[in-house]
Amino acid sequence: MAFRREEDSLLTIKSLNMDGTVKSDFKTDVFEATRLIPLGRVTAYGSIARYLGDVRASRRVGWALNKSFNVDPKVPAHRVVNRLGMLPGALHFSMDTPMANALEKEGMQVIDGQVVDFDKLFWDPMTEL
DNA sequence: ATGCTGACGTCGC
DNA sequence: CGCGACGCCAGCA
Repeated sequence: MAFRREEDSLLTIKSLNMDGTVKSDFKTDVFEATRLIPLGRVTAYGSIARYLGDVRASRRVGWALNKSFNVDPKVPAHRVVNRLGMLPGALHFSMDTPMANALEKEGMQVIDGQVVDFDKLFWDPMTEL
């Protein structure tokens, strides 16, 4: 995806392509957007996708975050859950997963894969920025 | 090349 | 309401 103008991205500085679009690869954009999530707050895959300009790309956001663990600077991928505030995959019915632990370390509570008070902790880059 | 999968979300029926 | 189809596209078989 390429933003038409630099200010459209609201992200950090990017170089320009020959045609004037902003050079960016989706994965990097996801990482940058995720780093904007405040400590102690959470957002959704789809919210990041919308922020990046493609509401339908939520699935790719998950794909990108899946590969974000060895990235520097660090990406707080644990602050991204699905639209309903649930932790992904086989984590259901387990309280002792790395992701749940990371969230609880930041003061949030996770019960059976569900972020407690998700609606209050939810942080939407579209409205909060 | 082709088809399937996946940290998802929306839309239509 | 619930449920399925579809969009997105990199990676893998």
